[in-house]
Amino acid sequence: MAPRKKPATKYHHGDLRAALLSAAWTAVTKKGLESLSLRSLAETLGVSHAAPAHHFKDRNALLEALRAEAFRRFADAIEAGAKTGELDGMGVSYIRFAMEHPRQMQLMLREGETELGPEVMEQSMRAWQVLVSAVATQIGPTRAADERELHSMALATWAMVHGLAGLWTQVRLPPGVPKSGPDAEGLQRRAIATLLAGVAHPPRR
Amino acid sequence: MAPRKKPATKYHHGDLRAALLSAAWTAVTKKGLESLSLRSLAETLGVSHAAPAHHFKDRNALLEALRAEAFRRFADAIEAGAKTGELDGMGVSYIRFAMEHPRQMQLMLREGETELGPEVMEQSMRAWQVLVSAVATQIGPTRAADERELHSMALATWAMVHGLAGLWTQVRLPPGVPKSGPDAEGLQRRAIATLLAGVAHPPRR
DNA sequence: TGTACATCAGTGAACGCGCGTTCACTGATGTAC
DNA sequence: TGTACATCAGTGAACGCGCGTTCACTGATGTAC
Repeated sequence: MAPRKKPATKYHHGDLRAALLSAAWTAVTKKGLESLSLRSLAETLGVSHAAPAHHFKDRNALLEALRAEAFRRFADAIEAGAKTGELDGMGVSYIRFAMEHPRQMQLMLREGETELGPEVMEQSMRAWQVLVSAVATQIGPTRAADERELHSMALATWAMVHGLAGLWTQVRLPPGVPKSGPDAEGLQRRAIATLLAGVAHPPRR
Repeated sequence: MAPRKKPATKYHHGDLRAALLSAAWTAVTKKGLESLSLRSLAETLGVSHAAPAHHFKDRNALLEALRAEAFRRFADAIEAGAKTGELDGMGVSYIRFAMEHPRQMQLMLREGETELGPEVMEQSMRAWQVLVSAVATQIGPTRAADERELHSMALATWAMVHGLAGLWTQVRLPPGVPKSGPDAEGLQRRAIATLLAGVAHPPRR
């Protein structure tokens, strides 16, 4: 093996902190938030159950770090989706992320009993800015100049994609509705397009 | 006290089963699903911790009954909202229910590891039928005759109100967005109206 | 109306579970000399 | 290069916690006679 020269310290394990986060991500994907325990993570990594305490003050600290990671990946996905320049491309990215990582989405949405960490705040504001920009492009500079209008349309769009994601990841849909695949995505795109038609021809206030 | 003549048997406690469900509803409202335990419920009711076992096989059985109750109340609320004859009235009812009972909503949406109970199936189908009917009225009989079109628009509407409910109950909204009150409801109504404008003037497929 | 009996909701002790957390420790690693 | 030391990640035993679940029981209620 070539000599590793990792930036992080690597005494016994190598980089237990990162390994814990990575294992936690996988475990959440597989088993959900509820089943996630420090002890099971330690066991997975072949490390004593007390080891994680050296890297995370307590269970919540690990969860908060995991949440930040989820927000980071989410904001990245949104940003990448918006790169196409199309608002509905961003919407599709949003829904796709939620469908691929439903439990992480659940973690992100968990009501924080305490304040949100700065990392989480930053990433979610980033995603919001991307959304607002895309909506501004969609409605054109004249309407976008009205901030209330701009935010109103951004919220409507957000709600639509958020709702679609929620329906497909959490709700037992009625029989006949495709659960996944191109048919599902077609339905989702159609819903977004319907909203955007309304955005283009807004109802009189 | 007038002599009670309840239909249910009432040996020692009176009707522990109903009391458990009622206490569970309250506890979920206050503390959330996670903190709900049979032991704490028993304590609340001044009954031994083993008593609930006589009425619910296990914790999951109680949760399933509670879930059915939530779906029943939810479907009632949706139906009442649709009585006004307006689709957006139903939407407002949907969002209002979610905002008043966010934790129950969470319970309703919890992925069932097992099959859904018949009661839950029935109530959620009832709500879906109400939605489809309201959408049919909205788009008129000609378009409603196309079932794909009808269901597509119903899903879009559902996603919108579901998303709005999710945003306001689970998401830390950006600064400046009203959290509750008439301003919040105004924004929600506006989003629904925007979608309905799109429903009225659908994008070309 | 009264009595004997059956039913079964509720009791309280006990069990085992996985969990988070603490603690003094140990031993591999990095560093100063 | 070699040695002595400091650091600190990881150990393993122990603690207390609330939990669901079981069990033989007890005693209030409903019912048959």
